[in-house]
Amino acid sequence: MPETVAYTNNTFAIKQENRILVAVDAVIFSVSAEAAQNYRRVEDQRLELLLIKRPNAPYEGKWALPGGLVKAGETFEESVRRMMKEKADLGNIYLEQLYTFDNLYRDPRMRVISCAYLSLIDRSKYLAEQGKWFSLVQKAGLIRLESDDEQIDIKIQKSVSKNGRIKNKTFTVKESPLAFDHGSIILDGLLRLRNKLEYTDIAFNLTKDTFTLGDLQRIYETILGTPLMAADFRRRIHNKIESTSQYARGRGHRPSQLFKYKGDLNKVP
Amino acid sequence: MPETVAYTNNTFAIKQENRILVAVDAVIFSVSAEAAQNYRRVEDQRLELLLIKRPNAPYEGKWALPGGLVKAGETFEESVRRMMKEKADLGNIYLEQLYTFDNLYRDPRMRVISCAYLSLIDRSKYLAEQGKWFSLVQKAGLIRLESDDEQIDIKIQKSVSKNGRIKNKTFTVKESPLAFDHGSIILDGLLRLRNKLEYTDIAFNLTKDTFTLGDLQRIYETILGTPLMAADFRRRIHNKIESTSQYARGRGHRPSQLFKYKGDLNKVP
DNA sequence: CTAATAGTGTCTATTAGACAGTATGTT
DNA sequence: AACATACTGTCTAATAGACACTATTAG
Repeated sequence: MPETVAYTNNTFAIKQENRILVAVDAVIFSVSAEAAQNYRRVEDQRLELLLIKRPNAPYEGKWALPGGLVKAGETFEESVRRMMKEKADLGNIYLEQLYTFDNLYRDPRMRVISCAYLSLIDRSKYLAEQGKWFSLVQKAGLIRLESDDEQIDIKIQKSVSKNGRIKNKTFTVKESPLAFDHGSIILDGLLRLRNKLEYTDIAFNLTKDTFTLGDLQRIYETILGTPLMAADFRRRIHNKIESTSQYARGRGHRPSQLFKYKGDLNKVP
Repeated sequence: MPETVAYTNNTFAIKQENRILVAVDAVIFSVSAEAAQNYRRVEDQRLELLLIKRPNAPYEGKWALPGGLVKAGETFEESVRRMMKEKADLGNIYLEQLYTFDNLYRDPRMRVISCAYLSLIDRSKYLAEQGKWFSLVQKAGLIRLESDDEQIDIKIQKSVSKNGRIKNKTFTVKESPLAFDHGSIILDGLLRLRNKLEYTDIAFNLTKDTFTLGDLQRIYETILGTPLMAADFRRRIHNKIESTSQYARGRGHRPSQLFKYKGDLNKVP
């Protein structure tokens, strides 16, 4: 432990061997609604991720997660919120610590560790001024990020690692055109999101205030990357929602009732 | 991002506002076997946690988790292994990143963040020279750490917090006689261990190479803090183990067959 | 009417919990 | 014999998956 002075004092005496910079990076997911092909069909939905283009070295011109150095006087969460500074009701945003990335050479300049955060937002409430939204699709062996004019492929490898006596199937990034180790961070964020979808109410951070069960199911399908059966899906989520008296109409099929999230404290996991 | 020089260069130019120290702390659990009360009865088992007494300020004389500052040239795992330097076959130890604690004033001297790790070991293979093992019991509203001559109570509060739109039941530390925020780190470690017990093979890091199903069940019961039914328990773990031809005998009841962990890659989660 | 989605009912296979009952060692 | 644990079988309730069926709209 350091032999240094009180926190408020400005004279530091950090040994050179302990000099490490601390950064945060944010994996910000959202769900988009693309235009429907005809009046009957419902919109295609995509899982989207916010990236920014690095303005300077290293990795100048490469796409990266929003992030930056943490200041000594701010917590990680405060730091992440500062990075996401565009206008939005950020006070009520979903934010969760993912993992701290500590590879020695993840930054070519010096030792920088990064604490990654996962954030979920309703894209329509959030204006990404500097950044760009990429839609994310997982295919065999890769995560593909697509915008209207660009396509980024993060190559993934399935492998088995051993921790102590137990073995785990893990996904590792084999090749990533993104800055730093941000390919790995994105992979981690995606897996966490997908996993938490199964046992938490996390998905409701991606919906509007009221939504149809079809909307909600499509969000689940988008993130899991697999179709679900409506009857089972409804059974599984029926105790997390409550109906409103409103209906979504105007499409060429039976109108769907609008629901809202029921934050029932007695049923919190 | 920093405007500094190459990693190998010794001249740093870290802005004062970004000066943060990075530490690691390890929550090291083990399961003990206490002497049985009579020749028939099986040993009592306890969940144990390794603590060290702080030799100097701050928190001099208080119990703390093993840990310390990370060096710029080592990863977190390397750093944790260095802290756990006592003789043991540490090469094969279970080690998992828990969470990075970033409260501004967690160290009274200056801004120090700590990345906490969870470790599980077979206590009989590990000699804790400086440290002391405390048995851990969770009671209503507290975690109690006990040694032969000391008792440490970490007071816990159940509360509901909100993250984005979803609510979570969380446990928070209300009062802790341990150094720094180590009470919170221990709570986090315990909850993670308990949780992972349900869906991973993590428990096998606490057993000997061969074990009876009674031994294994008692480890689960010890960590979960609740009795389990033998028939159900056996059903649940039967595909994770394989039998040996040996039997444990010498106690006043039917001998139990010895099993070993079957790291079946096809059934890894 | 038709295409498309909304919403319900139910059969089946699997699993979790509870518990009764049998087996076999040491003293 | 008696005690303590090892081990097995089975009934039951809850759950997950599959699928068939009905309902309702815009055009």
